[in-house]
Amino acid sequence: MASIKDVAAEAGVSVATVSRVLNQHPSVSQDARLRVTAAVERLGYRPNAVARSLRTDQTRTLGLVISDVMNPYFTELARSVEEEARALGYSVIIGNADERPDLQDHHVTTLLDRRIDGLLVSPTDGGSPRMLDAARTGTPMVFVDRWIPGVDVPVVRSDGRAAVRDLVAHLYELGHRRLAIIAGPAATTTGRERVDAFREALGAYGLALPDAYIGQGDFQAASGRRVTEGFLGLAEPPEAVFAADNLMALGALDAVRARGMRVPDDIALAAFDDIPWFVHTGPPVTAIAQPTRELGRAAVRALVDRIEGRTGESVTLPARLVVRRSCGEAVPRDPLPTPSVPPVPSTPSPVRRSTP
Amino acid sequence: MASIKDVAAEAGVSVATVSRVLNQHPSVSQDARLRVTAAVERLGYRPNAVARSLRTDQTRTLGLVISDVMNPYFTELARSVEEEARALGYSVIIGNADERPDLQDHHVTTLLDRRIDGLLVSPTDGGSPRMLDAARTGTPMVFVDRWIPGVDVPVVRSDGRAAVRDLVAHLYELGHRRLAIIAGPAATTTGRERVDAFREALGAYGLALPDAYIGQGDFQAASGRRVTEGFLGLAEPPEAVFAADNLMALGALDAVRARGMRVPDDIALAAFDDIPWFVHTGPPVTAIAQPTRELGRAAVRALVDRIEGRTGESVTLPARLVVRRSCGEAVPRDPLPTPSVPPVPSTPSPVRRSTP
DNA sequence: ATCCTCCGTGTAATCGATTCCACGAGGAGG
DNA sequence: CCTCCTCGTGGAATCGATTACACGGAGGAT
Repeated sequence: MASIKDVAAEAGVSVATVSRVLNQHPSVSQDARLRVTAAVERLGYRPNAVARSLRTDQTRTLGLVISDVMNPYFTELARSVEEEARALGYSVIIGNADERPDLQDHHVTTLLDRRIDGLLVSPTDGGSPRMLDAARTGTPMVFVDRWIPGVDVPVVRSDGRAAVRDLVAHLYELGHRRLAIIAGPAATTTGRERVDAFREALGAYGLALPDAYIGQGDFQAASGRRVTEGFLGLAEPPEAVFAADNLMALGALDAVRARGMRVPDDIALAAFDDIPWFVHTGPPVTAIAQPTRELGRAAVRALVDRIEGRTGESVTLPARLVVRRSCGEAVPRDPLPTPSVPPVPSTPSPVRRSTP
Repeated sequence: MASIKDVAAEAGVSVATVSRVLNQHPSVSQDARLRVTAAVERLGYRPNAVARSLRTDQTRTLGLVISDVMNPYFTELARSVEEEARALGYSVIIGNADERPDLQDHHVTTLLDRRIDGLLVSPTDGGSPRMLDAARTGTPMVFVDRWIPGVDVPVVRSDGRAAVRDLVAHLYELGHRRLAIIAGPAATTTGRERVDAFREALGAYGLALPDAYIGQGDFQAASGRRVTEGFLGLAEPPEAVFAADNLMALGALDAVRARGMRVPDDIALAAFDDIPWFVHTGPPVTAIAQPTRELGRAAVRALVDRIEGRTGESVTLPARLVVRRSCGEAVPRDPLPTPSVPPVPSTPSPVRRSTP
């Protein structure tokens, strides 16, 4: 592969001049510029990003460590991150932790070894020493979706509290009183928060959340199935189940079906994280939608701000309830209208379409 | 961040010795080795992968350019590619082309600029000059899923011909005679092949595939919807629709629902590419399942073989039909039973479960 | 005519590793 | 006791870029 030396020889100039042309440095004569670009063209030369990075100490690359690629929520997040990063002139390297702390650590380590300019993480646990260390020693970093309390890193996430309240109101309205939740891992902030928000919302209706109605899941489908089977086996099973993510809702659907029961006739189901497929499940699933694309964009912007010496603040965007049919048929047509869509802010709207 | 020089100083040896310890070179005294590892520990030193790559001319990184991350089929493929690569000591950088040739070219270019050791591509089109050039000049490369005819690069893919025959037999059995297809882009091999296989299978039953029953899609949901609306508007609409990928099937489901019709009562639906969600759609969708994980593994192995100087051959794996309910109820219970779920095998098996 | 700028260019140092080569010490063999 | 290996080690070149610095020539001011 041709190097800058070959180009210099071909153009009859020094490597310094070639470099200057490549980096649009002003003090290069028109003549030299032309000769160099011609030589570049002729040789099909492309600068070696590795060498450039070594010298400039920047890779123009962002690392993104997500909890689970197979989860459509994270897939969409990854996509919007890459999009925004590309727009700002950065590449993204994705690491999939698969909800495993050891894998998360592996990816953080390799990304750091490659000297990425900044790191976007949705932590699976409390954080490995390596990651905490990187955060402390000043590697530009931003948490997205989940975060680690006590670590001084901006967080870009969405707040589901209001949406969870709307959901509980919706369930109450439909006559459900025994409400259960399939929780995410307690090691994650989202795992804990969603349970808290749910309990709080129940409290507002004078409803309790007994321990038997809190099933411990791990954000993966299999756990949703297992927990739901447990609920269904109870002497007094819940009338409605709220899954803390979409994959566990899928597992719940499985469990209900396996038992020959039906949603919502026999049991109601709702999920955190809305995804296109929920429109087409039998029945369509009521879910809490996060402004995923906006989260991705905001996270990248905050990270790039940090990298380039600007401030880079935390951002919290509201989630919203999308009512479908999995909690029971909406009585006639009025009683509890779908909460109105929040006002559209400045640029790209956080509103998510509920149909693909 | 500490460099090899700092470690050398700390350990009281030369950088050469440190490097030798790091690379487990045999001729280092026990004493020096201990001192170096201690220094590494104390400083929290990690070798700079950028510098190492520059010197050794290898990055131990694979590039993967896929057509669309939001398509669960490709997500799963990406996941298995990363898994196998990691097992072999390589990292993976994913580029999402979003079915856009310009984006594909962008990613191929950046990956090449980063001097990845090898490239895995599922081409969106006939290939940009840059990609063709890389293939010709010896960059290790392997096509996965889709390929470009006439380019001398191994191909890892699955053959759906037999499964498509099984599908047509299934549809015929259920009494459907007017069969239509939502095709993928003609620029892709899979786009063309699936139509050909379908037509051929129809021929075996004395059925024709009129032009009106071939809808041109682009592997994205919106096109599936558009094409299906067209079919439904025909004076004599088809009795069954075969979508050439899962996203277009989703669009088809949309279109049918929007028209107030039902699957399979009013129209039958089947898809290429099976995904976990198809179990939970209303109704569950009959699909052709590719051995996705195996494809990813095989592709990585072939590519790494090439990189490390071994041969690295093409691989073709069979796809298989998974019957569910979207083409009509399997008559009573015997004639053509749903293929039983295969027993869960030990570890990697080419068999794909039809339920998550 | 002389001096000072400014502009375009080249030389060489540098980034952080790997690795070839040379060198000194110590042991074995004659 | 001398020679020859072997082994452990360090010096220095190298990978492909960027960039500080020096330098020569052209042009303007005096």
